[in-house]
Order: sequence, then structure tokens, then C-alpha cells
Amino acid sequence: MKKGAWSEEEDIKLRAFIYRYGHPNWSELPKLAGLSRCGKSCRLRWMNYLRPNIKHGNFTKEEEDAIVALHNKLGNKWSMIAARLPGRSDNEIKNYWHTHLKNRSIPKDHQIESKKEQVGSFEPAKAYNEGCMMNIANLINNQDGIRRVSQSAKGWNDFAQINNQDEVGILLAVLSSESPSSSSTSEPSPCLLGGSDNNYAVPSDVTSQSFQHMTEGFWTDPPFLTDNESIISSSDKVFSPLGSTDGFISQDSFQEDLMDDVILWSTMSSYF
DNA sequence: AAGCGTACCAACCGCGCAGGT
DNA sequence: GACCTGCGCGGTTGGTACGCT
Repeated sequence: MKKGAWSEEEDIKLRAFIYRYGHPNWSELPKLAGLSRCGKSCRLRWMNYLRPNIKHGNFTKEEEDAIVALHNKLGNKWSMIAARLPGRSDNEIKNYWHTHLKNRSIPKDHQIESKKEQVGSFEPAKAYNEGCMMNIANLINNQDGIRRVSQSAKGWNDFAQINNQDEVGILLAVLSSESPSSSSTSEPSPCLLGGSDNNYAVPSDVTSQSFQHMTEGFWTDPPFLTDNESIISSSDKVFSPLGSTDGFISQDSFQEDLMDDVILWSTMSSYF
């Protein structure tokens, strides 16, 4: 069973197979597709990288704000957060959170108290001066902390800087910057139809270019969510990328749920 | 140019849950 | 109810690109 980075050839095989047959059974898929990978690995590669319309890098300010707001609301429920950010995988959001957004979201006092709980009476400055970074790391039952601290003493400098920052930000839940009508399709995917619809032929040259004609949500949106439904169906309903699984929530509950996080309701005006 | 430290991300691992028998 | 299997999720890690000295 092969591990590690995926080759272009493997990507093409996986993409072509799923494009034609869907993925009714991940554990059987690699064998049928001629891949020396486990089903989990195939699923991960598909969900995080090969899936059509998946976006990479360059998170917009709106996406960042949405992630921060949603994380404050949902916690580490990355799949739920990803479900509200079209084109982003849970893995990518999780990585982005840990590398860019984590310190911005956690209130300063909570960071300090949390660290105090972890290390007892530990004093960063004193310990730093005593040059006992590995001992500090061992005190913390947090492998990422150990990893970072043990990499270099600068780790605690970073921590000190975080504590000095007053960046308990305003939590803005700016919804998707894209038009809701562009994020769904009336055409059901072959996967949703059962995954074996041979009417969907594999293009002779299966590359990422082959999927550009597909609209956002082709592989992920429920088939009943059509373009017409995705905007506004009645006066008291609103399209909600952040909303319930059926694509709609009432305006009342929408406001009730999100006002706690300081919503800029005005940014939603374009959706009404 | 070389060595080192850091940040980042793709991918792996283990666990829990759901559905089937 | 017990067991099995497949799937999805969240935590973690290895590899590497990049920047600094």
C-alpha cells in the first residue's frame, strides 16, 4: 500500500474513476481504479484536493472573518465550518486556522488562563531566561506546544507577544462573497444518482481543465437545491450559506443565532 | 553558500458513529 | 445486544519552502 505524496498519474486515475463511477464504496475504489492506495487515502485526496471547484490558498478577508465567527460559534467542527464555506475543505480550513487565525480568535484573558492551567505556576520569562525550554515543553501536555517550543526558544517569545496583543477582534460573520445563485446547480451529479451512470463519459483528456464547466457545488450540493430555490423563495426566508442543511433558515432564527457574534447584518442586504 | 529555524500544508492515524447482519 | 464494516472527523506529523544569520 503506497503512502506519501500523490503523483500526477495517481490523481488522473482517481479523478477519471470518480468522474465516471462516483464513489459508492471507498474501500473498493482503489482496487477498481488501479491504485495502490487505501480507500481512506483516496477519499482524503478527493475531498481535499481533486474535488471539482475546490479552492486553494488566498483566503479572502470575508472567508477569514467567517471562519473566525464560525469557530467561535461551533468550535473545532471543521466539517461544519467547511460546509458553510463553498469550495474549501475542512482540512484546509483547519490548517489555515492553526497557522493564521487561532491567536486572533481566542480572547487574551482566556489564552493566559489556559496556558496557566497547562503549566501551573510556570512563568514564561523566567523559564526562558533559565534556558529550560525542553522542560517547559514537557510540562505542557500539548504535543504541538512541545514541538514548537522544542524547535527553538523563540517559541516562547511568540507566546509572550500573543499575550501582549489586544486583538480580541470584532467577530464579523460576512457570508460568502460569491453570489448564492452561482453556488448551486439544478443538475444532479452522477454520484448522487448512484455513481454508476455511464451516460457521463470520461473525457479522453481528464485533467483539472475538464471540470471547469461544472458549477460550484456540483458534487456536494443536494440535488433539490436549484438555482431558483437558492436565492429567496418567500418573504420570510433567506438563502443562507451559513444556515441549515436544506439551504434555508428563517430570518428570525438567522438573526438570533448569529447576532451574538456581532453580525454585520447590513452586509447581507445584497441577499434580500 | 551553508546551516539553521520557522511556517505551512498535504497526508496519515486513530477514534467514534452509523448502518447492516 | 453483539459484532463487523465503512465512513467521516479531528488531531497529529513529516516534508519542504522560505527567510534569516
